[in-house]
Amino acid sequence: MSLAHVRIADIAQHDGQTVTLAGWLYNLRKSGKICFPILRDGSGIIQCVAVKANLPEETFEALKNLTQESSVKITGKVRAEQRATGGFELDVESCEILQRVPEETPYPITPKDHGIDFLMDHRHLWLRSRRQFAIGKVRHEVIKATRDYFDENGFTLVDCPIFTPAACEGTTTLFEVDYFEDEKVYLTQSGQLYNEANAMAFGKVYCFGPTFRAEKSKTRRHLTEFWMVEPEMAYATLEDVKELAEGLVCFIVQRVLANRRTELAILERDVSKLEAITGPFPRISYDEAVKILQRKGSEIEWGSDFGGTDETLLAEEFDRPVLVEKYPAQVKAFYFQPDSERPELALGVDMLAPEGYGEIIGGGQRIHDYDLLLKRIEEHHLPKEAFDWYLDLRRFGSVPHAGFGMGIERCVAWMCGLEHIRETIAYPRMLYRTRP
RNA sequence: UCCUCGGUAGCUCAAUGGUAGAGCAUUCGGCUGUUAACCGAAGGGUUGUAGGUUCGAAUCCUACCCGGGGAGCCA
Repeated sequence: MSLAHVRIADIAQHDGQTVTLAGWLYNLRKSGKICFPILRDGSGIIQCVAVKANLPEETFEALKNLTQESSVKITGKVRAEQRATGGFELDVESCEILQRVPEETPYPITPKDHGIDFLMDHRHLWLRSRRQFAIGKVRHEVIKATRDYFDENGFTLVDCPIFTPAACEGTTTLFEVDYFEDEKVYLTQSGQLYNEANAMAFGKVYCFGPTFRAEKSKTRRHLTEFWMVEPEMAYATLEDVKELAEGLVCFIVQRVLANRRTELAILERDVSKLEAITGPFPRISYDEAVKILQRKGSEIEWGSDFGGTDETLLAEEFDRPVLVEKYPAQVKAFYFQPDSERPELALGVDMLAPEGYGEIIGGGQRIHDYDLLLKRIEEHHLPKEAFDWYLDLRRFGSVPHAGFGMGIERCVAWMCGLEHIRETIAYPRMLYRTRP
């Protein structure tokens, strides 16, 4: 693709040349007979220099009176400049204003402080700011790395439906869709059941898409709509899942460190924390986790699941993600394969990110025996008819299989070192926020 | 859903029962190296909504609405 204009990100290749940049006015500083329009173009930010003596009167006046976020094409000469943050400046020769933001309705997001409510109301504009831009780039890198990792390791992308007739876990956390005749349909909360079918067809598969949870969760690590990548492998066990999860996370961290240093710097991320993320990750059992938590003062009892505080307490024991495995079957979903030595345990594993970012991965080995799966469906009072096709997978060449799900937003929040998950997605959907 | 804090100028905040104010933004003026530029001036208010207490309410009380933080919930 070639464009008539140069991207700011590529400006170093054009030192000394006259180029045209197409972007938006990020900020403007002026001082009588010289002014400094700061231009943003979606690839980077550069300071332009307009000197009154070197320009036609109307060009200088137009630039000097430009308003924030007006769209403008600026032509000028690229010059290496020690004083500039990006290392280059543009000496303005001419400009073309596409749309000038009127003074009466100025751009609402000024370079000064704003509260979160105001910023969220203006999310469609907030995305233009430097920090949100950096987060968006890291998110893109995380997703690209995730896809590359699976693609390069023999996985096939087979996406799963978003409208689903049956619940994985009961219906209380599902969004009901009132449209289809004859049956109730819900927005998916996981592609896993379909993934299992796909794995029997393709061997190793993954799906990647939005998932929906109707949980009344109001915390810094929950979204109502979030994106999840879910691999599933035939002829695989809990051990394979742990290995795959560790490999994926290391790969993502390396990619982000390799390609997004600039963005991490904008976010003031302590990169040494990410540089420490190398395999092997510590692996502990649920039993050991409970002992650690009790020693640290948690009131957790064996048999219950970890709360957010427990996850943080546990994670702070380690400087890299920790894998916690073999949970009591009672806290896990119906489809987990039981441990052969201790059937009260489920062959599930969670990966807890360091620095309090919580569970980023959850998965495990699935039940492959028909009779056991049917028993579990009945024990959980799930409608057997809805799982007929799922049970088919245990009738026709059933094999041990395993997989996991990774929440993209939690992973991005961790990479970026964010306080709140709401900044990791362009338009977050939360309990009390659905606009813009 | 519960606990907790908050809602005052476009934005971020101050005013602790007695004349509603500052910084930024906007407008006008000044400045040839600014880095959230700076200096001077101007305009800008039904203090979330409704009711109550009081001589007098942004301030105290009640209800509701909206939001922040936390909890619970949560492959």
